[in-house]
Amino acid sequence: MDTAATEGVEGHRRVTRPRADAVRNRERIVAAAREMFVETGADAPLDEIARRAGVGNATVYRHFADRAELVRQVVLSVTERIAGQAETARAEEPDAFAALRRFVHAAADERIGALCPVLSDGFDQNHPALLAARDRLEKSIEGLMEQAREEGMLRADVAVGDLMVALSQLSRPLPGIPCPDIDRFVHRHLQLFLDGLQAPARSELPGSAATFEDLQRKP
Amino acid sequence: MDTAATEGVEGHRRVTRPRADAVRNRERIVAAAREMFVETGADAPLDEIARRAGVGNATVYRHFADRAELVRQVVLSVTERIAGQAETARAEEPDAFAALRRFVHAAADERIGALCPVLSDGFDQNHPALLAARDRLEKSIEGLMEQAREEGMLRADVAVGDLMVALSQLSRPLPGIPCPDIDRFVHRHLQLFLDGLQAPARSELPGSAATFEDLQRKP
Amino acid sequence: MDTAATEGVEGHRRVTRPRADAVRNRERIVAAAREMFVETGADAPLDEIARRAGVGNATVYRHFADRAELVRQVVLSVTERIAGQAETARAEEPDAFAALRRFVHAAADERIGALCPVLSDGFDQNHPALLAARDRLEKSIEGLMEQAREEGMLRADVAVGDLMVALSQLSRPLPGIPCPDIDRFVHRHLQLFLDGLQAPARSELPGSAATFEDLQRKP
Amino acid sequence: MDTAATEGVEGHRRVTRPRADAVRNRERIVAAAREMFVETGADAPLDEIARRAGVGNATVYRHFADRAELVRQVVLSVTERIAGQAETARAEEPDAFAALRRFVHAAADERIGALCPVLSDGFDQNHPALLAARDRLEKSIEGLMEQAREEGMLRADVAVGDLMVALSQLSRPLPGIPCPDIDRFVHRHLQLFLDGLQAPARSELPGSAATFEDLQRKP
DNA sequence: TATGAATGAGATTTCATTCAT
DNA sequence: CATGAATGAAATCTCATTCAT
Repeated sequence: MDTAATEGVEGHRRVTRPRADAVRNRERIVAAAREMFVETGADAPLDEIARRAGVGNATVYRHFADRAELVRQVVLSVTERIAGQAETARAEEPDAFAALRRFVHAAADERIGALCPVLSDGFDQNHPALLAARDRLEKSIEGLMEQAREEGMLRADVAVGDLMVALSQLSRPLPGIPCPDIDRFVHRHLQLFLDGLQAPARSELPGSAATFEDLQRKP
Repeated sequence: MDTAATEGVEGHRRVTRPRADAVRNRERIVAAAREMFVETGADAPLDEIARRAGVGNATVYRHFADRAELVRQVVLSVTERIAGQAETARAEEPDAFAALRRFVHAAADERIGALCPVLSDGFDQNHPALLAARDRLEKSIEGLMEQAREEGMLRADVAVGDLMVALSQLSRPLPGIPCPDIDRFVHRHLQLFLDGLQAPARSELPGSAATFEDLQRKP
Repeated sequence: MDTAATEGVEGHRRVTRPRADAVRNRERIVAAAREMFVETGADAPLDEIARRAGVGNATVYRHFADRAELVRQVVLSVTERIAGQAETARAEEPDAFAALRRFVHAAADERIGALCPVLSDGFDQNHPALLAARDRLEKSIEGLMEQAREEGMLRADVAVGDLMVALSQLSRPLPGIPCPDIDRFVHRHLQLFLDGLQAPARSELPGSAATFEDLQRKP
Repeated sequence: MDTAATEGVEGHRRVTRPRADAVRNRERIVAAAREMFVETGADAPLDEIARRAGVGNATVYRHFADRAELVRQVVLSVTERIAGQAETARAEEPDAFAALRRFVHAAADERIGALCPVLSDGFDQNHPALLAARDRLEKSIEGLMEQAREEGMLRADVAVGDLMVALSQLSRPLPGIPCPDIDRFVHRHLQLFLDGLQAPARSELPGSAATFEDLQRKP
């Protein structure tokens, strides 16, 4: 009560300032979780995540109500970092397809593939914060693809969802195989896939172009 | 298999009954397991697999010593079916790249993607029966790729391991997303990837070409 | 499959005959749970219940999907036994109030008090099997009270819910106090309460008469 | 209390500040705990109690060494309030049985029933402060009962422990059922029970009369 | 032989209690 | 002194595997 009052004097901050060590712990937990998801898969034991983060297991539950919330934070965090990569690539690369190439490889390095296994079971794809981050990402990629098409560098029959799904799949960790090993291949295969995206089309694509909504829709 | 034959040799009891229902049970179990691995992932409960196969859980253990052995049989079964597809494609298609395209799509339909989650933990990639099946598959694909390269339809810097890894990744089920939904995309993305494999190369590939040995080697 | 066929020859029984030891285990678990609920309260650890029943903890979960279902079975079991007591009392006692007295004491001996802690949290009062058992019990008690009123032995302003709630409350275990100790008092207090039920009324009762529906209705 | 006084004697710092807010906090905590015990049961989470009291959880531990001490304070507080009710009733009511009736209903309103679930496990019934409060209460009730017996309004075979146990049991909250609902019945049943206490006895009571010592004795 | 039942080890989650700000 | 954060111990529940019919 006293401290809160003291705080209130200077603060527009919510109520009380979040403690420095608590913030650090929270970040460490998210980082450890992302690593574990990449290595072990989406069902990595929470106790192990806590151990890696250097905290007790209950501390994880102080920061995240349950496993689902931790997963959501990891997804959110990675999505935001990737959106940043997309924006940087767009700003710094000379042409749109070059920006797409750079984004794709950067997203792989950010472990976008780790998000896939994580989408299991009861994952709420429609959480507000997540939708916002996705929207931001979608806008960037869609802009890049539009421009690349105009520049004649991208075949007309692929959509943003096609790119995102393939990118995620190709950079997914192979469970039980350590990252350095799989990383040897990932960038090769992304490069091959990007080559396939360049016009002109060699073959007719089956199915319909995938959009971001397709990825969000749960059955 | 062995036991049934041996039994027939010496047995006066029940004479030459090859245990038709036991064989059928075994097949049903493998089929159910493959389905579950595709739908639910590699950690599908054995009890559920047994239920789907219409047998008691203990029956699974009569046929397969433990979970690892069941997984191995599924992998073996799928590998053999895929090898068959490769041989058929080679025999029936006019040119090698057309055969590769056909094989790739056929393998996706055979749920080659189900094999990936299966690589988890302590999976023994070097089991004799498995090595034989892989060898047979490798021979076919390698032959097809060699020929396609000679026909000027395949860029020179990709190896059999590149194709197999990318094929597996792109056709992996997205956990929590039902097969029909993901199937809508898989063939599109495989087609795009195949387009990227066709010469001439648009970009330089990073890393080194992947071989089958790369996939077998466990750390 | 074979055994099932063999079974089918003679059987109208459901599918397969429940194993003798499984039935015994199930009964032991319910009995142990009832004891524990009486002694420790409704949140008695399942592991402890399993230990008392002489089975592993997972066995409890084979018979009852979760804690709630076990609780429901205990409630059902006690309700049915008590309904039986009511019917016996009605048949064997000379007058209705004597039958009520006998029923009340018998219900206490059957640990009707154990049912109270059981009403906690998410207990589904409206489960079909439970409603049926309650209905049977209600019919008996209502009949007894009606008759007792006609015989001039029961004041007119009490209803079946009044009796059941008071009976349950007065025979509830005092947590932390062993049964033998509390049992010393229970029958005294029930007797006093029954004396209060006999006409003529000494005082006016506040509130409204409680019915069985009052007890079932959840907020 | 002690500390505040001592502080005032020697302290130049802050002079005679009796820590008004600390006292208020302590009272709020006890009140919140009593409410929670009534609503949720004896195992109400301390964090929730703290939240209701509008303090941090650690503040609870500043005032009460552990959960047992908080529980003891709640019991003590309720006991003292009830003792007060008994004395008031004795002073203001015309005859002893009327005073008993008034006391019983007042005690129910003071949530004497909340004390029962609280007696669980390792509750130390023999703590000095508690014994004193009980003694005070016992004296009052015993006096009332003695006098009522002399006035021919109370059957001879009931003792103070009988009344206290029955009163506590009948006013216990039914877990999972909100107070307003159960309160509808409590006063009815207390009234019925009191009617049963009035002479002449309709039936012979089993067991022996309960005294306060019976309630205190732990096994 | 095939089956339902049983089991212990492990995962998630909660909570009384201690620590650091 | 008061607080939010941290913690380990315990409770619920799941599942691969073994046992008994």
